[in-house]
Amino acid sequence: MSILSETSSDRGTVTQLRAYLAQAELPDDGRLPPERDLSEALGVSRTELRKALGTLEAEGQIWRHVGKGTFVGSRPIDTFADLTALARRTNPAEVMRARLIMEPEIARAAALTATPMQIAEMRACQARTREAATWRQYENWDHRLHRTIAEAAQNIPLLGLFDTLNALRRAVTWGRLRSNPVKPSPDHHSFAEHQAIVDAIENRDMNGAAAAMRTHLRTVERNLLDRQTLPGE
Amino acid sequence: MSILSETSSDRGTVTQLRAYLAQAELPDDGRLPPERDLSEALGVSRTELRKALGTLEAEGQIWRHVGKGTFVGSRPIDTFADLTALARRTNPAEVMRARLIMEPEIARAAALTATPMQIAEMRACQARTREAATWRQYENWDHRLHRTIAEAAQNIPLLGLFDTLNALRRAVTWGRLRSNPVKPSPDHHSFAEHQAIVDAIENRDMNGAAAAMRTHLRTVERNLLDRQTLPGE
DNA sequence: GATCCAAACCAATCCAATATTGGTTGAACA
DNA sequence: TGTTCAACCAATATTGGATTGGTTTGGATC
Repeated sequence: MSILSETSSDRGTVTQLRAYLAQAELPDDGRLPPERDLSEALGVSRTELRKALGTLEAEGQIWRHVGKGTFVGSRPIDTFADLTALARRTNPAEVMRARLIMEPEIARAAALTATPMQIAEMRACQARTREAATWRQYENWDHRLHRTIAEAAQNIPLLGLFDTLNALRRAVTWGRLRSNPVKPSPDHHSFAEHQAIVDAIENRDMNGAAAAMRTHLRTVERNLLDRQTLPGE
Repeated sequence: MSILSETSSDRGTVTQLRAYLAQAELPDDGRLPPERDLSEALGVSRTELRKALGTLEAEGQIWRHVGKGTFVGSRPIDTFADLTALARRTNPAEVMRARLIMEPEIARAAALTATPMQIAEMRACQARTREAATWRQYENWDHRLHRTIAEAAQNIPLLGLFDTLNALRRAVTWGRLRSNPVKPSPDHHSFAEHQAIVDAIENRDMNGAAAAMRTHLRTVERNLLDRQTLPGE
């Protein structure tokens, strides 16, 4: 017998199941009873019921998921709607790569559209990172700098994506221990790199801004991978 | 006394609190001890501590949330929750610009990492768009093509951002009616443009892929702005 | 009488333990 | 063989209790 064909009893269970679906009163979300209950209700073994459910799922009539249950209709599209779900499937290195792809282009756009006020704010953030007394403060201002650049791109959707990526970064990095010196050293690589980025933006040098941001993030990436104990930027 | 002014003891507590923040070792997430503990540690009443915390929160130094706790820094923004809020503040042109910034870079990355299977799927999608009998079908396969390219970049966070942007696109375009001819004309601009993108990816031509994607999206953008009644791609 | 404080209460949130649920395996059995 | 049943597994849901910022209250203090 071919793998695809069904035994006569299977066919019987499938039709029985179809009848049940047509008649049964299902809750709002279209969920049907757990297999254990349903098999008893229909008077068939769970094994047999599962085979029948399998055919119906192959037909697209129902969909199932462990821990959730079995539902009529088609499986909702998996559009990473959930941040935590996303965070579980990725890692810091991947997030870093994503930043490396996105942020240079954001910086490029910012070079075109940044307002004087925004540039001034970037300078301010830059100064604050230098004065930071702790890594925490440093990171706050560093993040604020990067976000100001994203704001300067004058594009709401893009800013939304930036925020999303950052939320993801926090979710993924979470639990990472910070061994650490007390504060960033005065010759920390980021200072000069930040400077280069903001300079390029101020000069309306789009390619320069993108390149500077890329350089910066590459350094951050290297630090992240080499000595994971240190915050990267 | 004005509502805004502080008593002398309040001022004292605020400075005491500032000192504490500067000196204290905070956990990774910047959370500070619960009010009940902190008030005892600082030797002030909870009422007074709360007033001081209120001042600091007004200054933007900290943020608080019931059940969560009190944290230093600025309140995080959760983008996923309010996609609709995001959609309300933007418009199709801005979303298009965001795509124009993101997708070429995604295509560039895809040129480097796409698997033969993924390239085959791109070809399949491409063929399906040509055979589409309705605009709806066309759009389905077009979207699938673009998403396959995003998948080919082999980067979960990036794919998440792509999905987010697409969800946003749907939310913004929503309600826009599609007048339109019954189906895409056989010489629709996208066919050749899609071809160029997939070709470049197959040839591992990163710059070519990015350029082809940019060209494609520019055409889409032009169509979107000119005759908004037609679906762009 | 006006403040201030401690305690109690409230609702949102977190957290850990427990229960469900689809998926899988293996032994018993026909 | 092929079926059934029970046990187990991992993902998810659910539940109850503990935390935590926010609010109210009654009494103490000056």
